[in-house]
Amino acid sequence: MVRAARHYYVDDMSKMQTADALGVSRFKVARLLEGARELGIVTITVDDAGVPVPELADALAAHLGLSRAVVVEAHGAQAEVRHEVGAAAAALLGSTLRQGEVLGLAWGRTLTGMSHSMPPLPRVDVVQLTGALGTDLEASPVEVVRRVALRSGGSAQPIFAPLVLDDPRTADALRRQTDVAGALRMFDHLTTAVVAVGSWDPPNSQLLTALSQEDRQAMHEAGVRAEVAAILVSDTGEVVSPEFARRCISIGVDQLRRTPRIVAAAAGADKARAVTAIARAGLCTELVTDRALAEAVLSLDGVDPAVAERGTA
Amino acid sequence: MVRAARHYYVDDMSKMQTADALGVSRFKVARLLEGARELGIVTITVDDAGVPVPELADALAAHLGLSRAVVVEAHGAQAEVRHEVGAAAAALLGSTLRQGEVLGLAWGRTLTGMSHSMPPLPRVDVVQLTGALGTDLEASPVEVVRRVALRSGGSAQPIFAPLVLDDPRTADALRRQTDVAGALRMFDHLTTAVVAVGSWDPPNSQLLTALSQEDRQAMHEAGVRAEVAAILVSDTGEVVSPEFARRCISIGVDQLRRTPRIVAAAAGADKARAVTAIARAGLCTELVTDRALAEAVLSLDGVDPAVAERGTA
DNA sequence: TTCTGCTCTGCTCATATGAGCGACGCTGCG
DNA sequence: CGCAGCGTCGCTCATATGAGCAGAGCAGAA
Repeated sequence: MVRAARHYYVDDMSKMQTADALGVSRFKVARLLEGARELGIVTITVDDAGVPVPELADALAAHLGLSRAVVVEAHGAQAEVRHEVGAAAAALLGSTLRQGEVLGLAWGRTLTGMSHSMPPLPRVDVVQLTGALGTDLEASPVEVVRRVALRSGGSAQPIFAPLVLDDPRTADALRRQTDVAGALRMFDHLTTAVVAVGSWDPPNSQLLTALSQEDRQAMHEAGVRAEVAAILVSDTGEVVSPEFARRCISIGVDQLRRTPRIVAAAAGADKARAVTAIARAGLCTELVTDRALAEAVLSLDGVDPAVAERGTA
Repeated sequence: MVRAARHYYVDDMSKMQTADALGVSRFKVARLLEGARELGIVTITVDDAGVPVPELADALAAHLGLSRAVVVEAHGAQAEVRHEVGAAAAALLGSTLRQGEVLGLAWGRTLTGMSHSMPPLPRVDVVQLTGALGTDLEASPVEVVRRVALRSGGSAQPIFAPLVLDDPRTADALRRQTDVAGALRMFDHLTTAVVAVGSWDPPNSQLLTALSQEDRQAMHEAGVRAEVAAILVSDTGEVVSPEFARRCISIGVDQLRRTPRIVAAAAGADKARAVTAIARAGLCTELVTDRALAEAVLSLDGVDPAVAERGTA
């Protein structure tokens, strides 16, 4: 049975060839294969994770006024969804980045996933857009930059500094450090930026873990709904809490807005409002998401996602 | 593509039916399915783990003088091999146990695996053959007994006592405890016992972790090669170190030998000599193993396993 | 515009495949 | 010993399938 299954399914032989190879009748081969499937020796799985859904993507791009959107199928735990979205973002960069670009990378679990799935890239300069948060080396923005630069062969410009400081004074001092300043200067020359979308309401952002209870309370009252690269945005797309930005080592709103191409990656339906807010704020030109999030965004304002999608291949 | 793959592979429709269902030509269906396989949407795996190898089993039974042997394919890490062997032992019990039997269970990682794969059983009384070792509740003999009894609906006779004590006196005292004594009395009425084989040279037995350095040294010098239910056996099949048995809460050699049916489960080629020793000692009548161990046992004394096996289905 | 190359589609025809059937061999029973 | 019951095997024939081909649509170049 196992040998028959190997021949037929792995080596793609016909049942007649398999029969000849094993010295049995083709009928017996058919019965062996049938048995092998029943016994679980042969398992056939149809897994659409990572498959793009162009219809939803087009509808999403139109809805949010983006130049492009990528929507992929993803199921299972949040971590798996992030992994698929990250892989899709990696593939998008791989097929669109051109040699000589200056690529800015923010940070988040989705972008960590992206860095793990990154295909070989043309030679680009990679710049870290934000300081670090937390102590997990594997998930740090420095590591994301390192991995992506490794795939490209271009220069890497990391920022060895915390993302959030206790007061603006310390942040200013850090910004004047030679290495940090060098990275910040490159923010004006970015051709492509990649950011992760964090949601503040419902709360789903790693930035939240770094804030004091008072900070959170104040921001909540200020109407913060979403976050990219530590830039806080309200439901209407306005940037709030600029005094918070002064405490952050991160790209500024204006610098990010001036970047010609901003790819936002977001995973999970609970980020629907956050994604909408970011798009309204003009803080992304392209979006990579999973199906559930895309559908949630489209249905937020009464757009029926079923209309957008027809005849998934 | 995904829908075509679902229809064809999951629902077992023909390509023509699939074509009709999707409203496309059968040729397009063929091309979609081809693409789906190339893109990894459809994965076909041939996994022979757990498939029995009757030729080897017969050779092994003849070689060791057993009434029956079961040999299954198993690959990968030790834990996976143990899991497959455990599942095979569970299936064997499921198809051979009769109502009213008294089933004794020893303990080990393979038997823990067995207890997780146990099919529904006829009503039997389950008795724990040894005390407990270590503190992992999930892997304790009590848990094995509990799980198996649950599948059978019969009574469970656990032993809440350590397997190894520091001195014979304490062990004797424990054996006089009402609950313990009740279990020990049932050892004389066992109809089937299931034991795991531990190897002492090379060292691969959980019992080893419970012994002092002096104990090990003494036993090594006494020529201990194998162990079942804390019974220590030399290469020639003789039981050694009976004074150790006095410190153990466990079934005795004579009681075990009198049991009509003793199923031994063993996983991993490094237990070849141990298995041979146990069989020589008359401490098993049936054996459940993986292919690698079976081949190792057969080739120990120059028997070529390739001769035994011919034409695996 | 027209041409050219490219991809995608569905066709024909030879071949592979599955459903259903009768023959064979094995096992247990009278 | 003969026979019924059961499972397995390979056959026939209708049908499904794949290889290769030709036409349609489409994008880019002249």
